[in-house]
Amino acid sequence: MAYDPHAIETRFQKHWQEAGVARMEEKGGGGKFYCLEMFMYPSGKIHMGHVRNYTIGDVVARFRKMRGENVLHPMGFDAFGMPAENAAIKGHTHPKAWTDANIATMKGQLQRLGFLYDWEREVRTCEPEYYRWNQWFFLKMFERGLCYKAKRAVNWCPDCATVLANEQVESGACWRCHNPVVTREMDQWFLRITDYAQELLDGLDHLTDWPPEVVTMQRNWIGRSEGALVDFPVAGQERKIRIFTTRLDTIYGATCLVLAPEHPEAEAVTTRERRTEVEAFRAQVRSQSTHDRTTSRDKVGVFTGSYALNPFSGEAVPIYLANFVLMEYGTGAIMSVPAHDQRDFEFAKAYDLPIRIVVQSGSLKSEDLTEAVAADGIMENSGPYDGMANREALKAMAEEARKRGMGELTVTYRLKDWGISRQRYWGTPIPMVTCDACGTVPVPESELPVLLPMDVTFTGKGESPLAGHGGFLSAVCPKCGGRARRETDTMDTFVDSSWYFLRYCSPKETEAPFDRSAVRYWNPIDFYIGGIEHATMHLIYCRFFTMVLRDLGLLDFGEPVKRLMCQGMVIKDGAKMSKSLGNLVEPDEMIGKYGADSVRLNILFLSPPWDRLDWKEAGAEGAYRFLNRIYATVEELAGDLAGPVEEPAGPEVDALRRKTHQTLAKVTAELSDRLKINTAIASLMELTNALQGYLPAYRGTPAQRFVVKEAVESLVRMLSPFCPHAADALWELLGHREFLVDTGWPCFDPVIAREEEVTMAVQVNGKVRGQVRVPSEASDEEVLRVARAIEKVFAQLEGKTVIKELVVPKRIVNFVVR
RNA sequence: GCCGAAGUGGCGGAACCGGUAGACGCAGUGGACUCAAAAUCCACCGGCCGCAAGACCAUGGGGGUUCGAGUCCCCCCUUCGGCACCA
Repeated sequence: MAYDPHAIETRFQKHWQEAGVARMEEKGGGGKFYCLEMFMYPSGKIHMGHVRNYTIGDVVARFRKMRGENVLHPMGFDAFGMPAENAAIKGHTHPKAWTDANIATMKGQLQRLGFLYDWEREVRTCEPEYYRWNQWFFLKMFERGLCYKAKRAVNWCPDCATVLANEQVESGACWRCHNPVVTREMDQWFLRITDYAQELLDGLDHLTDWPPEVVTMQRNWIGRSEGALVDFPVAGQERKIRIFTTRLDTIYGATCLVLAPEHPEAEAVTTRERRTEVEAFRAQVRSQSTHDRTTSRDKVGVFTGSYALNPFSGEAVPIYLANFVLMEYGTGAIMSVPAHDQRDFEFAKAYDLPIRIVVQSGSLKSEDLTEAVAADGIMENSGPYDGMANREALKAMAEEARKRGMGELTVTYRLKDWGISRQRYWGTPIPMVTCDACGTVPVPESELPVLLPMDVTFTGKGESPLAGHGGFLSAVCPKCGGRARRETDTMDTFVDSSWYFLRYCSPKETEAPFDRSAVRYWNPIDFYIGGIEHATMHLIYCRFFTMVLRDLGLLDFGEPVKRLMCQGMVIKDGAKMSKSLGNLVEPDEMIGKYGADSVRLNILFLSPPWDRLDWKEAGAEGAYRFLNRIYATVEELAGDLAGPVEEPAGPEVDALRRKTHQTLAKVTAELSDRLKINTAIASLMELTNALQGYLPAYRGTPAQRFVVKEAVESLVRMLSPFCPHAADALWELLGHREFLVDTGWPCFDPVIAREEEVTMAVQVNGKVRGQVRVPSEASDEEVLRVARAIEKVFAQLEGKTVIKELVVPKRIVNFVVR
């Protein structure tokens, strides 16, 4: 009978399910292994990117389980989020119905691929049993002051009168009505992630099993920067403007002070004569779409009419507002030093402000500059600091500022507090009410969850559907018992994904977000796989949550992930596979053609897990061919190999036997550590080739039976993590009854794997002139003697002086001649 | 602009510590089987010169270190990814 993947796959998927092979419990003693893939957004159908991500995880989970480790390998759904709501707006389907249908489809697709998930632990973030704990965490953070309300700019579509998420803004226009988007300040809830900025940064040093590029991205994202805060008094007023600078040493070169257009003091420093112009400028910036504002590099500003006094030199410099100064960073105000900062230089050129060199790094003249000079140098034009090295001057100036109470050294971060408010329906309601008498009041814990109502209508216009839902809106103030209005914003879905890995440990827990002992047993995650697109957001938020939960006394660890792998993108015809590009490849058709095992094998074999992968269907056929070959070989041999065999005595090691043990060594090493899965598969193919090459001489002698049986059984067992259905079917053909995932991983004998003879290249002046076959323990002298005897080598050496002879054991001989 | 990763046959890739470049697979070519085809099996498969033995050139380009460089160092080019007025 030929290899029939469909019959095999449906049969074994049923067997596995009946036997509950994926079920996992905490067991005392022995090693645990938490193998996790980023859970899935239920967008509709799975594509090759999912297949790749989850197949890698499945290989590792199955391998670990075969090795006897207690493996937790769950899957769930990141089920809240905007696409469900967009679908509702467009298509008259409820987000819940849309989500449930997609989950059903995608779960079926995952099951067809044979992934070893413990589905009893499945988590869906849109269920109240889950999201109530988002609310609970929110309240806990609120109690601790880690959660606050503030105004922040959002994308606003005036035409639809609604807030837009960044991804709903398409080159500055609304995704629905294509009218320009503006920014608007709205009250929002924030989590104080900046309190953890330093710990998040310091922790990166210990994440040695994370891809270094992810660590770098996080480091840049957090963006620690050491500088100084300096107060500039406003001439003729009592007020001071506080600026942030990393180049305090250049302060004598400041020829202007620049505030962000939204700076709270902007109005106060605007003189009556300048009011009209300043207001026009601010209005213009305000009306600018987020897109335009971030794309334009032109430096535009306006003079406020006021002057600030340089606290070091006493010099009066004009105060401007300008578009290139950001309110979100530092203090929203800078001192402008055109000679030493490129942006300031451009601004000075545009507004004809003086340019004054204060750090001399050569023989530069202020009037000759064509760009700013950031280099170190010797101070000039800087009063008492002239002649000092600029770095020394910076320290001395900081000291002076501190003494005179006009500034201090400080650290700022690019990382901002995490705004979690979303003016959306399909998310976790924020458990807060507003009471006219008491203000903003948290919903008591006992009243959780604040349920998301199901009976809502979607228009895509105006406020979130929650704001129009009377039943949801009206609440009783927990403080005074009076009438109150419920918060209608919902939470960012990154909140959901910040702790789902903890929920998997005890998914049915009703009294707490998780069972502490179960969480302690399984965590931290030993191996986490997902796309690099989550390098900053999700992977910073979940680290932050873990730290907060630790500080709340709920966890006893602060870093959630031990080893991280980011699988490479799946590319099709040179472009990223994505829904928007319409080049998605779904696995179903290919599973139909070749079976899930071939699809799995193909996607693993095509390139190393972390490299980009160019999807080519032809490879699936190659994988299918390979499985067919193994199947035919095993079928042919099964009868003859049935029954016991005896290990041959004597020192002679058969070549096939050596190959078997070498392959075992290679595959074991790859799967337990390096995870270059593509080469592990290549070595399985080599073993298959060796086995087939051996068969013509196979006569069924006891020694041969042993060697062949060992090779065949090792091959089948090693195949199991990659192609679990086919491997189990083959194992059955070989007369075994158990599932391979429940059997042990085969051991190898390094003595048998060792080569007794090696081929060494013989070089003359670095060029290969021949080869020698010598015992692997041969001495250098012996190797040289044999090497010299090669005719071609001899010819190259003749008449020349050998000045050096190098022997690299088992690899190379090199004669250096003159 | 800044930061990071990568560039190897027709293609995907291999070469883990600097040691025979091209494992394994795909595609292709020739052959066997077949009435024929598919499937399968066998052989070949970087370029160039040569009847051959053999020589030479080849890991994006250019320099360097080394007995020896795909691998290390410097400069440049290209592609991809991240950040993007961060003061």
